[in-house]
Amino acid sequence: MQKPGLPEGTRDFGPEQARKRAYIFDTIRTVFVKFGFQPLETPAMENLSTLTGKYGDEGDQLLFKILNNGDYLQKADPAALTAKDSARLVSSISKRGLRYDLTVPFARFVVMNRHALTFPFKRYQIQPVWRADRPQKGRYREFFQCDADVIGSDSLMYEAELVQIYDEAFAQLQIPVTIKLNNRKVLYGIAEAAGIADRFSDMTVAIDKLDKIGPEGVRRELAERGIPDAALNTIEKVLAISSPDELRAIFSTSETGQAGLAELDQVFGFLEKTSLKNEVKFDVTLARGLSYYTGCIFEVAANGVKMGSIGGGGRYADLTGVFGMPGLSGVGISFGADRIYDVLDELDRFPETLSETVRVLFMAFDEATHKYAFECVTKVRAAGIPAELYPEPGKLKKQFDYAAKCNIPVVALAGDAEMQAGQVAVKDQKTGEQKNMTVEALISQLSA
RNA sequence: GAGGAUGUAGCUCAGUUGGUUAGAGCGCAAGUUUGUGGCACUUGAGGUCGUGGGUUCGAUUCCCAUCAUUCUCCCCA
Repeated sequence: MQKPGLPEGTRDFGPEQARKRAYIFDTIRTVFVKFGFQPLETPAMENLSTLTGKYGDEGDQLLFKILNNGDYLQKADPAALTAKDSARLVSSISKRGLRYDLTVPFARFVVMNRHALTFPFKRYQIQPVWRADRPQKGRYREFFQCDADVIGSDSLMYEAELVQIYDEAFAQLQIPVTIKLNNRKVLYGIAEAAGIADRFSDMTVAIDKLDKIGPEGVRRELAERGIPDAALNTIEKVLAISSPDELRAIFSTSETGQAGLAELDQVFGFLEKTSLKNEVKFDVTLARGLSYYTGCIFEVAANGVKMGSIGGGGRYADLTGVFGMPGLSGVGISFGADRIYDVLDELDRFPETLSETVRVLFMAFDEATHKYAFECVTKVRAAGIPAELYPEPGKLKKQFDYAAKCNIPVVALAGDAEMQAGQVAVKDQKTGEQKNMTVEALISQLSA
């Protein structure tokens, strides 16, 4: 006999957890639908060639690869095999991988179905993704993302819409959040102003950590990456600012930077006259890792909870280009459902009503009343009310125990006397009140 | 990829300065005379103390290795 176990970073979800997760998905889905997004589902696995090269080198390493079926070593690259060169061997022994996010599969879908789609195309997608990362708090190897993307429009109205979606969804989930907004062009402008446009990605990685390591930490990190002192001073000045306006002077020589500011202005312009329940804040240190972002970028942090971001997204000017369909701009956001779950758990914000599903439990005393109770429970179910009948008549203690443990609020006893009268004894488990009534009366009481 | 922590009953954990029958709480099963639960009481089942090796008269305890889980860094949802 072997001990069963789960792969690192994966979890089972028991009934209660699954219900809570469904609550999260339903809440987010409802908001997506309200904003006109349409559902999409794609396979768990994609061709490896679709996935590689889209997330940077780090991302490629975190892809789960699927071993080819059959005698794959026969077809393996002999040179790579003898040299034990894993990186090179992969392409000859694995042609499929598990999806790493939902955006790239979406881009693939758009390219393959361009003839059938009407642009701008708005889709939402709620599915698991897999990353071969080391698990830790709030980080899993299998987790769900809830994505909403618009593709085929440059309009910054969509950036504003996506902010509204974040705002509304988190308001409904009762998680106070800060929605952080920045623009890759602004970041590029900073690099230009500092004279290190060629070191753009080093710069963003470093300043992204401002929260964690402070200005001096950023400076040290930049210096370690070989950024010259003059540039460090410019960057330090930039990190101290709090509104986009303060960047204007710095961007006098950077067209890209100015364009980024103009985009941010527009997005905030759209939101100006609308009311939001959460704070939307420009954050110059927001960088985001995924290399395909080109314009506005978003990130959501739960206020007062120590947890990585629970949502993120941005605009990618040309995501479909690599699949042979250039010039199609898209913008999207993602909700990290598993982290949202952890936050809701920590804040104790799950609605209580989620645990009651079965509304009434029928109990019987012997075979005859058990049969009668079976008829009764059938009627209640026919009325659309979740109901159960205990499988064995007799021992009331056991049956009441079951009702209590399953959190069933009402029990209906079918005894001989009740059966003769065409009734059941209905007991409210919370108040202890009990009275006899017909099944029809029970149904109307439960429907009320 | 780097570093730390932890593996004892189904679950959460005690414990043994190395000594013969390894404990608790919760949970589970049965019962406290068989038409009324959540409480209480009684009784019971359940552990090769993660795995392999070493030291020792003797290891669950000390040492090494290994596996698993978890946390931090990198990066990310």
